[in-house]
Amino acid sequence: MNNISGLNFEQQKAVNAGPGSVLVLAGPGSGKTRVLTQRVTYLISEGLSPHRLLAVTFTNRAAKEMRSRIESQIDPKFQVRNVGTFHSLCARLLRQQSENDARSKDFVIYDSADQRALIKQSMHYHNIDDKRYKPHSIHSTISTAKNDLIGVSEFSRDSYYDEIVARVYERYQHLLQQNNALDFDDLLAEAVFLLRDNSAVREHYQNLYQKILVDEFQDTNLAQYTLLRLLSGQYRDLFVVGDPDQSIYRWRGADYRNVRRFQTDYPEAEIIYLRKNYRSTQTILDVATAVIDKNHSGGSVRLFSDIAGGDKINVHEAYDEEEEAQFVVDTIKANSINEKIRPGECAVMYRTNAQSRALEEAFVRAGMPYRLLGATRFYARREIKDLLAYIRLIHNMLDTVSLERIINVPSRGIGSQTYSALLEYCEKLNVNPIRLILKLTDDGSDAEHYKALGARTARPLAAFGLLLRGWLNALEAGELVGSLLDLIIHDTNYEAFIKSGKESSSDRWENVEELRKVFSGFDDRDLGEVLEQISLVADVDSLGVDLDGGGAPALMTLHAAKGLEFPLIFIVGLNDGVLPHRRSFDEPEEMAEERRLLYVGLTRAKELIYLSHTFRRYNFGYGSSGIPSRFLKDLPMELVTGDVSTKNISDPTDWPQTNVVKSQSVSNITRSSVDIQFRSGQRVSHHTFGLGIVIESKFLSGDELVIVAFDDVGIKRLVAGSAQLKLEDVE
DNA sequence: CCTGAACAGTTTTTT
DNA sequence: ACTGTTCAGG
Repeated sequence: MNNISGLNFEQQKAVNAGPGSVLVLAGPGSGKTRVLTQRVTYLISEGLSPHRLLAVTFTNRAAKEMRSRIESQIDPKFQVRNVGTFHSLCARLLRQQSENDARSKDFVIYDSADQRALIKQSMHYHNIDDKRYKPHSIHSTISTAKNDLIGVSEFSRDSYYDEIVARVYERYQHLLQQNNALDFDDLLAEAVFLLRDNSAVREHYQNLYQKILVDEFQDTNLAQYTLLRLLSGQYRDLFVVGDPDQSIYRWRGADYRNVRRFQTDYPEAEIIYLRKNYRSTQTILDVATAVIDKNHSGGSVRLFSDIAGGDKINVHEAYDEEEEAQFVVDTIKANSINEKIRPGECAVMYRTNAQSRALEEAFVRAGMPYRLLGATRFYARREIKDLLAYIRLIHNMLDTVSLERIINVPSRGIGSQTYSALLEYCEKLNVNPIRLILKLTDDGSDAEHYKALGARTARPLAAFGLLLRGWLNALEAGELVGSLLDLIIHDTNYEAFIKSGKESSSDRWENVEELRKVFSGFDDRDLGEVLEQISLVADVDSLGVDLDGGGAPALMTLHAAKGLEFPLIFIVGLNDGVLPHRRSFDEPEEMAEERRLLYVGLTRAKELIYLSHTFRRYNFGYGSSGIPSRFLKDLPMELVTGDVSTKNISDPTDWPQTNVVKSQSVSNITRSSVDIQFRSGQRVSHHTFGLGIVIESKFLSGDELVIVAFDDVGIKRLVAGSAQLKLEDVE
């Protein structure tokens, strides 16, 4: 009884495929989400019990979308629980199997800030100087190892650096366990180790999951791939959907070669190509294809579109990021005025989160609402992390990372001296610090611990313990999570603490209010569930965002854009060093990934694409030159319009002179009606800035805007009419 | 122990 | 530019 009409032949084949493993190579916009959800409903309609299938995605957004689409199509008596991200499914597995693990089922999941704190602790323990060895790079080495399923004991100690990392790794794992915590990578790795080493557990899940479906398969890392292999060991019924050209998570261990590995490991697998694109115009596809073809990866999924023709891709050169953002705002306005495309149908994409700032400012200035996806994560904000640390502490009393975070926030007389005295004392007695604090409170000032520590140290600790005891009692009494949070806020005077802080205290208090709202929505859930939800979703913005609603343009990174589509998109900051990012310059494989990132961005568009680069870029508050992205030269010229001088982009060495002259000549053609007083290359003088040379001159809202490189003061932009620029005779 | 000021390193992308 | 860290003075 499956509504299969509306699917093309290949899509239907995929939906009905099997039994047995299937590899679906699906280009962007080819309807893979539809295929996945239809397949799930098809399988259920064929009699498969929903709890015997597992559908895995990478992002919560994808999981949520798939779940709601499935639920709208099947009998509501079926509950689809087994749709989730790798991380959330692994967390659930580990909790279910906690008796087989060193951690209890209340384990907490450490986010990157917690992880960093723990890495630092581990380094400190081994007296490793955190100036010589960056905690970040040690951590990423460890993270890579975990993604490759290399445990502490197998970690190579071949080089001196590896030896350092190995020590930190060992201590780090030890501390995680002591804190009853796991990091993101552990969720995957520990699940794999458990399945690998415990045959009873393995067989249980192998028999349970009859059908496994995987989205974005090209983004799996070794741990995830191995997990899938283990889980599918019994039925060998894996349905994976992927596109190697959209692999953009290499830095996190993703290996698109898993697609090939899959073909080797499952030689019987049926391979289905989804080539027809339902999203973009042929022009957009041609441009995107031209870009990705330069990777010479072979095996690309060639796409064709139903929608012939389409507008050309627009390329815009802006002076700086501010003007670029203004261009975005203006273009959105222009498109909405003649009712072509509503603002809510537009998206702005960029390489790094930092680039959102200029855009946000422009939107605010224009009084235009916008939706920001991701960026500074709500749960990463200081005040939110603080309050969550209180909650986590109550939930898991072994969590010393959280303890350390809030034991003196707001300050209550427990400085570093007091705290390290406590730790030292606990280390000696081999007792958990939080328990000791509670004991100090309960036993009163005559007890031995109190005396041993001294009143100066013990008094504030005991006072803190009293608070803690109160919250624990409240929890025990069955207080709901929302009121528990309120109690903590009340007991710690958190509001006064926030509001006495000088920087943006009202914003920060608003965040707290927001958290209270989130928590009161969780009132039917227990503390553990709430905490897990928060650490794995960790993005309240995209939680509540209805992607095509709201009427406001969406701002996001290119990574966050994957899986979405918009009638009109901007990709800003197409400058060398930004996209492609400079960190990818010396590693061809990383450069290829930058290109895929652009490909992912381009293929989000249904109708219109605006690409922009800037003439100047600001790095750390210092101006620097903006070199147009090398990828711009790969756009087929006949499909592009605007400020593009494709000839000169390719080679950074012939910048700036040649390129600037060239783009000025383009400006002259497009703005032939206006009288430009200055031309690039001319020598000019200014009464304060002195002598300089004109780089560019153009009309902007009625004024002639001249960009001049002065000999002494560098580059300035001036309005010709009021700046009293004088033309020098020397040419 | 706390506060404020100076300072240094930092920016790729996310679960 | 921004944030977290360190250090001197209260």
